Amino acid sequence: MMNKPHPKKIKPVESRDRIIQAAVMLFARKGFAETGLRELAAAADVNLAMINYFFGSKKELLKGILDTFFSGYLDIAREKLAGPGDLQTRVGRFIRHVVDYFDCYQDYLLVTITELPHDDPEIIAHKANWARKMIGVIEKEICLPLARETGRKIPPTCIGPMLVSLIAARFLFAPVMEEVTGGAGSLELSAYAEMTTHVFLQGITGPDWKETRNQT
Amino acid sequence: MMNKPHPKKIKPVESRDRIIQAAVMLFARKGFAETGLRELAAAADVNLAMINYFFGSKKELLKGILDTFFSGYLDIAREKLAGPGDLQTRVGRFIRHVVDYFDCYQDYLLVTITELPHDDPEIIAHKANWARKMIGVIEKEICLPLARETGRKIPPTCIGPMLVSLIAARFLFAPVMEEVTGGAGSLELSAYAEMTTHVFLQGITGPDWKETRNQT
DNA sequence: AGAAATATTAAACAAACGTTTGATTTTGAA
DNA sequence: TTCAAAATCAAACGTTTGTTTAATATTTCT
Repeated sequence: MMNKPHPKKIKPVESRDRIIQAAVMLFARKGFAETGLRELAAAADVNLAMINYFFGSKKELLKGILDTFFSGYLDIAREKLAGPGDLQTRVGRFIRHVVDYFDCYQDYLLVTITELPHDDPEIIAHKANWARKMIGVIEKEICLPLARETGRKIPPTCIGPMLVSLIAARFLFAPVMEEVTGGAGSLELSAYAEMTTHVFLQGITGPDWKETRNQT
Repeated sequence: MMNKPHPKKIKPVESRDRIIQAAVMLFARKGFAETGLRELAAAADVNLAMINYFFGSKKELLKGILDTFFSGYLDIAREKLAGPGDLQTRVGRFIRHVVDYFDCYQDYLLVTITELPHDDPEIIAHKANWARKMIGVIEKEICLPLARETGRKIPPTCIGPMLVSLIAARFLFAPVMEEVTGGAGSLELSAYAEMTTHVFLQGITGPDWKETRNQT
């Protein structure tokens, strides 16, 4: 008698994954609170009760989605920001990979960003935990080298948000910009990565500040 | 008999404004959909029915808030981006004023950004209308001069989101970063405006691109 | 003062919410 | 085949949702 090709739990994955897939899509387009569990169950083609069966609650489902996105983002940071090369090289390859990552996980990104400022005490701890780790990497791999080379001290709590916002801008505004332009007119992805890298690097490593200042 | 100092409708303003005030605060902290009208009425210290009496519906209330924020932002753009001075001067004073504006209307900003990607058909038209006007100003005052001076053609649908995201980063991430650092460690407001201006200007007008590129 | 317009109120509406329950079906190994 | 665990299901749980209604209070103007 031949043994099964899949010895252990591969079945539940189907429904579970369909739920996550549908949830990310709906949360990104309609928002977390606007999306009802019945609507989600219908989109995932599962019974309503399956959501609480697999995830316990709606909030746990959201936390799972946030964790997936944050952990991928943090992995890229640890892998690409560290490693060989000078500041420019490392930041350059980091941004290039993050742009691809954001493009690929666009809905995850939208869910994460739109839920960012909301201060549900059950959610905010999760976000802060991930942010803390990310800030640590940025401090070590960007802020310290930058201070060593140029003497400029910019706190990582400033660099971190700036960097991610800069990269995410394209995707965050995509729905609105599509409505504005009718779909056309956006930069190609690689060109966008290139431009973002240039803006950020020139911005933090370029010639001295202060000479750009003028009156009101 | 002396005539009234305020001949027309100044009374309803009290309740109406308290509702808007409470709504902006709650929408920013809890999100639009998470905020119930009864909770909002309690926070504004008005009767539940007053909200629909003044605004017609919850969505109309949100639209009003978005309109207030967008129109203020567009006013600054028209006033500061146009006017005298070269590109650097104009962008510099624009960013300085926008940073103050975002700081002053922080809750309006959070509401606007977190509701940005959600594609409620009743809301998206409003956002696109404002975005269209803003894109027009940026095209005329930034993209065209930039192309004339440096030959670089960056679409306004790319510059616009990038610029606002860069400036808004500090405020969008503020709730999370406070939890991370415990409140301390953020740049002063004027220093933040200065740095943002430098990053953006160096980024789009600085030395040639392409030399920052390296391998994976 | 009286009439008209505007504000405010308590109460109720149907609909939708997230969650739970208990029974039934499907599954994987003994 | 048998048995226990996992998955699926329909139905109902009690709240809460946004909105409406109709009556009352207040203001405004003639």
